[in-house]
Amino acid sequence: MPPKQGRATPLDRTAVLAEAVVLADEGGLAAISMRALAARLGVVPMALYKHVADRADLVGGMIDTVVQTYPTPDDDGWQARVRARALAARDAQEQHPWMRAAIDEAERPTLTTLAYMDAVAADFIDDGFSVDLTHYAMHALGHRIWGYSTEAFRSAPAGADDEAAAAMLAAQFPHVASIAMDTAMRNPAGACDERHEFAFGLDLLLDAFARLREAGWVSAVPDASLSRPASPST
Amino acid sequence: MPPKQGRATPLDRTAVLAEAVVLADEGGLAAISMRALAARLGVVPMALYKHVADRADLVGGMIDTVVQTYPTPDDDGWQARVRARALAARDAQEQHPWMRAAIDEAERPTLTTLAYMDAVAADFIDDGFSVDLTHYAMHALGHRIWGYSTEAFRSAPAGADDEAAAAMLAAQFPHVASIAMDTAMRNPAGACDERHEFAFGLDLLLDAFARLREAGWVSAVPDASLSRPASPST
DNA sequence: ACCTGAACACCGTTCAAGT
DNA sequence: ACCTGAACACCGTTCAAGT
Repeated sequence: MPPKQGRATPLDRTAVLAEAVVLADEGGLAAISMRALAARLGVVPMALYKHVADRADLVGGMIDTVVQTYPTPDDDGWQARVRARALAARDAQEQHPWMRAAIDEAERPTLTTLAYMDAVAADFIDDGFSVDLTHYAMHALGHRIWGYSTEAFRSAPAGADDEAAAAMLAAQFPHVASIAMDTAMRNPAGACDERHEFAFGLDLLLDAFARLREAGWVSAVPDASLSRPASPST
Repeated sequence: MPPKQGRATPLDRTAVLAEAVVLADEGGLAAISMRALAARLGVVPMALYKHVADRADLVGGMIDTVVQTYPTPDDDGWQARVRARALAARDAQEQHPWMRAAIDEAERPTLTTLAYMDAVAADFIDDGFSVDLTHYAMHALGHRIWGYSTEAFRSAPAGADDEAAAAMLAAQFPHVASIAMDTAMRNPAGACDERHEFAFGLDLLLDAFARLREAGWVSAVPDASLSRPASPST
């Protein structure tokens, strides 16, 4: 083992962030603590504060580290470009499942994430989309731009482990059960093809954007049917 | 002050969850700790463990408490019903902003959340949608079903506080800046109408689902252009 | 310039004990 | 049946000190 006098090579921000990404890949965002990360780096917890401002800065830097690897598409046309970006981001995110929670935890974009959003906006605008429609399209894309559409729950509920309990749940929630059965029938593995489903929703939105653009869509004042009721009850 | 002998009325699970919802409404999910919640209830932390199994069970119970208030739509037709559900959920969620993080933190659905998803699935299936298309439609709706579409960042980046810094950012990220300017021009308040944008994306998806249904859509094996490249590099 | 040590004010959760 | 007290193994972060 190396002598315990500090470290072989002095730390820098890049090394701290790289090790944090590895640690999160292994144990999720919950495994990221200043103390655990410091231990991995063979350093006392407070040494990290020379390289990151605090935990929020650490997590922001981890996001940046991954977003910087998102490739720039060489496709022509907004649709192919945005599609390639979202799918590439989704693939990168599959290797770093903590990204979803990290982006939710971060409250403000960094310069790196802003640059990424600017690049997505450029794909629309530089291809002739109005700024107005680009704005709305990006809102509609939501987290799909970052590579995922944040499904609410990925696994079965607790207590569906034995067959009897599963049958009771199926009787209680027949529509959900019929979806699960239909999926099992169509796919021998019995599982969703998440990538396919992701692309399905993505393409629906992209096709809709194309139609709106053709029709010269302009954002409108919300109509009355959309307004919140004046009083919550009655 | 009341005498400190336990409490005036004994705790039960409903009272614990109700106080937790109030505490989270005030301080966000970060304010929810067993110790802080116990203090609010005038009780020692460990007393809570008689009513909730652990912190995950507490957060799950909080989600259930809110989801139970989501109204059942009385509209006819799948589109009006799903639309009403998603918008009502969105309004409820505006009062409980911690719901987004809580649902992300929860890994498995509870019976209450399963029942809600079953009701959404029923809106499609009972109106003649195939189970297959219902499945894909619900994936495409993603978190919109829960009342929101999880925007990545809501606020400006750090360091955009003075005018000079803001101008520098605008020059650096011109497409994002043009969206912000366009919005400011169209809306005197300079802010997004989040509810309107939410409905925009929602309606795009709903209209697309209607068209697919009409066309007799059936899920297909992913085509080659969708497959992940065999090797990540080269 | 970079790292350390002690300290402060927090966490969730277990266990054995009280009433 | 419900609540308590002490304890254990953790957190992020500040401050003053070391090399």
